[in-house]
Amino acid sequence: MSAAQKDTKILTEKKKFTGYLLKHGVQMTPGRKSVFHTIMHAHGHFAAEEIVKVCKKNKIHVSRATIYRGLRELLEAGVIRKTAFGEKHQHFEHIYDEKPHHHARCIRCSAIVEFLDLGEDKVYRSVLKNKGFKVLGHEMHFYGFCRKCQDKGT
Amino acid sequence: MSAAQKDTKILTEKKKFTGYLLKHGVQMTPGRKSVFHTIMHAHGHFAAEEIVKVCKKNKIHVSRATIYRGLRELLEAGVIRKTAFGEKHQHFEHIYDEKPHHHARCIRCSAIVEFLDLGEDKVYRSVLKNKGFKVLGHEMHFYGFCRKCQDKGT
DNA sequence: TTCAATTATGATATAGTGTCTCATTACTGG
DNA sequence: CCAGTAATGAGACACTATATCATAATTGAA
Repeated sequence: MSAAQKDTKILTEKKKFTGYLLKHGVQMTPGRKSVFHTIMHAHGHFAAEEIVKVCKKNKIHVSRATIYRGLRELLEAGVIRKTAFGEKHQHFEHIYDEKPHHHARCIRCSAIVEFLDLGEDKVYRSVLKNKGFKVLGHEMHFYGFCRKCQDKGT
Repeated sequence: MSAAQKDTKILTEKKKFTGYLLKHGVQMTPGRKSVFHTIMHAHGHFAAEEIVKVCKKNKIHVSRATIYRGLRELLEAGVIRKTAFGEKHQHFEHIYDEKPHHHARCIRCSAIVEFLDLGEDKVYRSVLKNKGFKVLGHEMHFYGFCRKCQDKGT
């Protein structure tokens, strides 16, 4: 994705966010704006505490509470989503740069092997549509033993 | 699954566990045995703290540390696995009663919609096999908005 | 503009989960 | 029985996330 494309995407997400804020009768304040931009420029999967660190590093003076509040708002607005690989803490991911991909996780060492989506999800999307669920995206999680842990013996 | 079938399954898992312990030069001690049985008789998805509570309730006197250690050992032995729906804490699940099923999670209210596996994973299994990953099971996670949250408006 | 009401924020306390440490206990083989 | 090793329990600790509450900023009305 080019920088210009990314900016366009971010603008779209910002509209989604301000729309959400409007609907809930709250403002796009400087604090929220800082958090929003920091998050939108984070890469790949990120943890809440990473955003805290980035803000500190970039001298963006917002408190932990504001960051966690912002994350929750962005989550509810449908701008970011939680990803979950069985770690101790939550990870987030932008929805805008979702390239369907999946993960296999080693149940011993937690190593993650990624692989591309092959579009096998269509059947499920229609099943979910019938259940009234609006799908934004999906991930497949396989679990088992990675090569290294197999070599070490189960 | 009948009670007899369950006992058989548990016996198999116990062999797997003792095999693992043997390989690592440790014993099937009373503490480990208590934790093992409590976990094997837990239902569905369970959290570590739930096991702590069950032990307390059933007057099984093992410390928190022993339970957490047991969970890690069972995880490494391949008897249980972590499941992850984006919650704050980890959940576990027996591997022995894996009936492939999937989850759709509402990114606003975290409601979980379950639906049955349709066997769409075969392609991925062969992809992972080529990558040297030994698959024990899989789950598909869809995310989006549940009916209720759609009705409330995005 | 000024004031009151509302909202946003930061600092800090708090809760909860999971890990680590270390002293004590139990077990093992000789 | 004894020395060495492993297992355990109790509690300290680290970390994440939430809640509280006083203060600051903003808004709208007069």
